[in-house]
Amino acid sequence: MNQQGQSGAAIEETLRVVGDRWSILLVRAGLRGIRRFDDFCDDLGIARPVLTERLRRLVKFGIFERVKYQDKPVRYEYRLTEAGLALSPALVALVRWSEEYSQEASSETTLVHAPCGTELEQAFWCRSCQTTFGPHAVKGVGVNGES
Amino acid sequence: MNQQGQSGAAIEETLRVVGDRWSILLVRAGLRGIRRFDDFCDDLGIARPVLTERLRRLVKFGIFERVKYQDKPVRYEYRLTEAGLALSPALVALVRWSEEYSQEASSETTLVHAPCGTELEQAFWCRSCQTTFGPHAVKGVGVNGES
DNA sequence: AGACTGAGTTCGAAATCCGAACTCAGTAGT
DNA sequence: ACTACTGAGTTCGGATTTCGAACTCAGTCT
Repeated sequence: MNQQGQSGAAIEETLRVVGDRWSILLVRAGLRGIRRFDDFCDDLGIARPVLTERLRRLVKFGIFERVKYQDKPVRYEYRLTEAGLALSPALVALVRWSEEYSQEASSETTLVHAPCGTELEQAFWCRSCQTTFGPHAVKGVGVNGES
Repeated sequence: MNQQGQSGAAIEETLRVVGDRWSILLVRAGLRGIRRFDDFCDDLGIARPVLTERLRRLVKFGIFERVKYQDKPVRYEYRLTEAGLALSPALVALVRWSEEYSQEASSETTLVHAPCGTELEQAFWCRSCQTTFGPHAVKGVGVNGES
């Protein structure tokens, strides 16, 4: 179907899970502390049937977990797992991008280094060189492969 | 429609552009040096009408540009802009995530620091502290806000 | 009893996606 | 001059996904 490198499969599978209009927004909502079905619904304005299906899939792929939080009438809520939390770098990267390049940007500093309050930058870090660097210096098998 | 913080608008708008199953894959293909319509088609296995529409939108939002590369029969190709290139941190974050958490992961080192070949890490950089740090130390209005 | 809550389901209409075949300008081969 | 080919799309009908609105169902509150 396509002739991509080895890393192709991985990111494709990931995008099959997370690469739709809602999933990342759901993760973001989860990071903001939202857990309950109706709250996701109200907060994102997502249609209920879609929310049902999306949450089910995210649970299946280990990004959220469905937790009973009450017995009398049995009620469940959705919490981010470790894997779900680990998506936050991607999310932060998107927020940074939209701050910088999106037309109708809010232009406010929305992401900062917690201890000092300075606006953060995103970088790659090489442990052996002990340096930070930008995307141009990334060589990715199957990603930046032959450039 | 929803009661999100200021950064909400930005990331939502971004995901309206890039948050579908193909756009990020297109950016990735662009990073790998793919530029021509048919090559995108073959490489990703995307349906032609969808590719047309998607590229048009990505051009409209300044992620790709449509460049004439030949006159006799007029032919255009699509190149990533600066803004498009700037999406690579998000892409890398997703690749890293899928390497770590995706079930059928390739488990090979696919992203490295070009000069030295070491597997890279992703970090945030604080200009005033001159340090790198992880997502835990990010304070984000409307993103990690109340955690 | 009647109203309310929270997590979903069910419904039919509308928007998207798909593969396959077609267009259109120009080039190359015989 | 006829045919085949290239590359960037467009057109088609059918299949899948998405939508909002209304409904269900168990239990609680007044």
